[in-house]
Amino acid sequence: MKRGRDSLGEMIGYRLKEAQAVLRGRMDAALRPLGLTTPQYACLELLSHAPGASNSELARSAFVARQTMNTLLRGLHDRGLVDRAAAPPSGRVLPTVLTPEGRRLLDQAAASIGAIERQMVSTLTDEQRRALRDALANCIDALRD
Amino acid sequence: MKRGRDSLGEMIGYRLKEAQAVLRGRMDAALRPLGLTTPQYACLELLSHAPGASNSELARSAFVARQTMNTLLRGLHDRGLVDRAAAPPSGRVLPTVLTPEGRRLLDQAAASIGAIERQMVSTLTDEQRRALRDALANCIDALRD
DNA sequence: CCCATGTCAGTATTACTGACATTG
DNA sequence: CCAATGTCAGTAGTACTGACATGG
Repeated sequence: MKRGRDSLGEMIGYRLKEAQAVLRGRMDAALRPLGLTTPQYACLELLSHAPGASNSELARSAFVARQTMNTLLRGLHDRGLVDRAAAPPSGRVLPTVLTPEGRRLLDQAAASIGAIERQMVSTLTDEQRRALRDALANCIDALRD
Repeated sequence: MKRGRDSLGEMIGYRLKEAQAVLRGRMDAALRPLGLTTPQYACLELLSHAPGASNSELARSAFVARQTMNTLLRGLHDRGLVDRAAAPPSGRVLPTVLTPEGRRLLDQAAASIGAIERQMVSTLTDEQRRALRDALANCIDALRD
């Protein structure tokens, strides 16, 4: 009995993994000179879009457990890239923000990463880019039931 | 000065990461009852498509260093899921194949994973699936220069 | 000589689960 | 009581770099 190998769905799963792996490799290489890893960069980027986010919020946005994000955040804090409120303004939530230094480093990193992302989609038309973005969003939604 | 945040390229990079993360989460959950991790499953799947592949070949296909694949392979070997030649037939290459047990476990795993992959693309038309696959392939090519 | 391979060694980061106190 | 949060602790699996021997 055939298992349906070589189906489109399977091919897409593999391509997804491949694309992510290649992109991640390029990002790692670009970030290394700055002393950042890809997860750390992602965290800084999230914080720039959502200043004052809590640890748990960041974890959900980055698709990791809150304990994992806590570790990441502590590393960034020790390096003076982020600042966490000393006392919770409400509940147990400790809002986190970028420090000026963190903002500077993020700006540097974002320039390199942006170039890589532009290169990634450089052979696609605007229409194809929209279709790709939407198709990925549909796949994500379909996997969350 | 604007950094070009919220551009299509950046959105696609994030969606790519998100899709991969959600897919990986679903795969991890489906494989856990079988005692397999996603990288281990990927390795078995590669071996079923390329019986007798060498460690370095598998590493390239899985986008990891050959040392990493070596670790994975040893774990699978210790569990009797793969079989490696005792002596190199030529050069230093040690061909690896699935054992009957490895094949059985892979068959079980592939059924679960296949269902997840089908679910992932369930809302896309055939045309959209082809476009997605091709767009991803283009992105991958564009990142390798 | 050069290159790819397999492998040993060491290390780091990420990421998980379990557990607990605290706050609303 | 319950849900969410932050955090401590422990662990696992992945992944890397460096180094070295070997075979073609």
